[in-house]
Amino acid sequence: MSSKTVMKALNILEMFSIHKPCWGLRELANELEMSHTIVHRLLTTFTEKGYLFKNPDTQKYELGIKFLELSNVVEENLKISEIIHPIMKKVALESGESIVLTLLDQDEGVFMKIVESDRQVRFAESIGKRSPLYKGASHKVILANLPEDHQGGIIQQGIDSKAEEIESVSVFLQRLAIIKQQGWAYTSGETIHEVGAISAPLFDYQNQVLGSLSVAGPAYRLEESNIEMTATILMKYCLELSAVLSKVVFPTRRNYLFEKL
Amino acid sequence: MSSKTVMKALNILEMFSIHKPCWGLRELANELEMSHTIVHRLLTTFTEKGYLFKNPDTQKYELGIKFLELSNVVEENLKISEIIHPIMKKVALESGESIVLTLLDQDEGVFMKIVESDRQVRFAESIGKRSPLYKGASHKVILANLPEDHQGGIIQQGIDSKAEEIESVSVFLQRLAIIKQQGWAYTSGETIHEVGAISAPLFDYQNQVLGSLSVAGPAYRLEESNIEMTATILMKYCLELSAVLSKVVFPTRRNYLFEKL
DNA sequence: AACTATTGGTTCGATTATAGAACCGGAAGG
DNA sequence: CCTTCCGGTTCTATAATCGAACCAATAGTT
Repeated sequence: MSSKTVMKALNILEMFSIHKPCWGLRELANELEMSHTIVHRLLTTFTEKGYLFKNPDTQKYELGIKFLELSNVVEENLKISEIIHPIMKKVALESGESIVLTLLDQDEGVFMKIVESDRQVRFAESIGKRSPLYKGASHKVILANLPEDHQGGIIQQGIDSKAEEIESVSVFLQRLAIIKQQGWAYTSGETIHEVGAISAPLFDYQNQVLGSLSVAGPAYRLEESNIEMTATILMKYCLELSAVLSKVVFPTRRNYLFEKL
Repeated sequence: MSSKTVMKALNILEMFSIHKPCWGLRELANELEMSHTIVHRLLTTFTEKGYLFKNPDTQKYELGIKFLELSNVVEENLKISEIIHPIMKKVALESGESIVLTLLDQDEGVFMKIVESDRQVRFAESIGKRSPLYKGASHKVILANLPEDHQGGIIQQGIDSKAEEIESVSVFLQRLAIIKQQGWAYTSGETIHEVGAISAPLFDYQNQVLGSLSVAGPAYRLEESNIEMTATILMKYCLELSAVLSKVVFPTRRNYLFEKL
C-alpha cells in the first residue's frame, strides 16, 4: 500500500518538464483536475523544502535546486561522473559524434547522460526521455539482451500500442537475436527524426543488461561512415566499462515486473 | 500550511546522501524515530514513482533515476549547460584550476556545479553541500553583495552558532564592504581544509546577487600564484555571464526570509 | 469608475487517509 | 532450537486531509 497524499504530491512534481517548466497554482490544479486548495498545500510543502521554487516576480512555481543536490548523489551511486563519463568522452573524441548513455529503468529505457560532440546536433533536450524498449537502437539493444521471458511482455505491450517497429513477433524476435549475437544495434530515425544511432549493451556484475551506450548523429553522416567499424570501437569500450562496473557492484535498475505475472 | 505527510516523506528523501546513499527500512525508521510502518509506506510510494530504487540483492533503498530526469529540467531552467557551463570551462582552462558554481538558495550557499581541472584535487564530493554565507570566499562574496538589511540577520545567525570567522560584527562588516568594493573575495581553508578559493559574484536581471563563481585549488598553489590577476580574469567572466543571464530572465533563487521579520 | 474574471491564498467542519501496536514469515547467529 | 534481527502486512482509533466558500489583489472590459 502506498500513500495517496504523497502520490498526489509526486504527480504534481512530474508536471514540471523541459517543455513546461513553470506552473501557476490554478493552472496546475485545473490540469490535474484537483482542488486548488490541496495543490496549494502541496506546492508550499515542496517550496518550503526546496524541491520547488516560487518565482517572486511571476508568482509561478518551478523545480528547485534540491534536485541538483540529490541528482548528484545518484550520479555518485551510479559512478557516472567517475567511471562512465570519462569513457563516454573518449568515445566521443574517437567518433566525433555525440554519445548517449541509456539506462534500463522499470521496463523502459531512459536517456540518462549525453556527451555532446562539437558538431551541430544537440540532444540535451532528450535527457530524461523515457520510451519503450522496442524503439530505437539504444533501447532495442537492451531488449535484445534481456532474458527471453521478459522480452515477451514488452513486445506484447508494443503490439497493444500498435508500434510500427513490430510487424510480426517472429520477425522482430529474429532481429533481436541477431542484435544480441553481433553485440550491437543500428537504427535511423526511430526515436528522433533524421537521427541515427549505433548502440552496444552494458552489463552489471551479474551479467544482466543495465543499459547501453550509443553513438548518435545525423542519419546521413552515420550512413556514409563505416557503421561496423564504429560499432566495433563502441563494443570494445562497452565491454571495458561493464568489466569496471561489475567490480563496483552496480545493480541493474530494473523492477521485476514480469516475474510477478 | 503545509502537508505533514509530504513533509515526513521529504525528510526521508533527505536522508540519502553521498556519505550514506543506501538505507534499510528499519535502519531508516530508527534514525528518524518514526514507526517503520509509515516509513515503509512512504518508501514504497517513492519506489513506485521512481524516486527511490530498491536494490533487489541487498533489499536496501537508494535514490532513483527520477532525480537525474528532474535535475535536467532544473539545469535547463538555470541555463547551466547552455550558458554557465561553457564559461566555467573557459575559466578552468585559463586558470588551470577547478571552477565552482555556488548558488544562493534560501539564506545559504549551495555548491551547484564543478568543472574539474586536470590536476589532483577533486571536489565532486562537495556538490550539493550547503553552508551559511559567512564562511568561505564563494559564500562571503555573495553575502557582501546582499542588501544590508539581509546581512544583519545572517551575521546574527553566525554569532549565535559561534562561527570563528566572525570575531566582531563591525570588523566583519568592514571586510564585507571591502569585498563588495573590490569585486572579489579570497579565503583559504575556511570551508575545505587546505583548499583556497578566489570568488566573484553573479547577478540576475535585477542586479541581485544570485551566486558566485570561484577558482579553487590547493592553498599553496593559489598563494604562490598571482591572486589579483586570477581575480581580474574571474571578474571579467562573471560580468559577462551576469550580462547574458540578465537577458534570459533568471531570477535570484532566494526566499525573502528577512523581509518577513 | 464600476463590473467581471482572473489570480494566489485562507478558513473550517465533514470525511477519509494515516499512524502505529501487534502481527507474520524468513534469515542470521548463538 | 531459541532469539533477534530483518522486510512487510493488518486493522482501527485518531489525526490529517479535502474542498466549498471565502478574501484580497490584479487585469481586462465596458
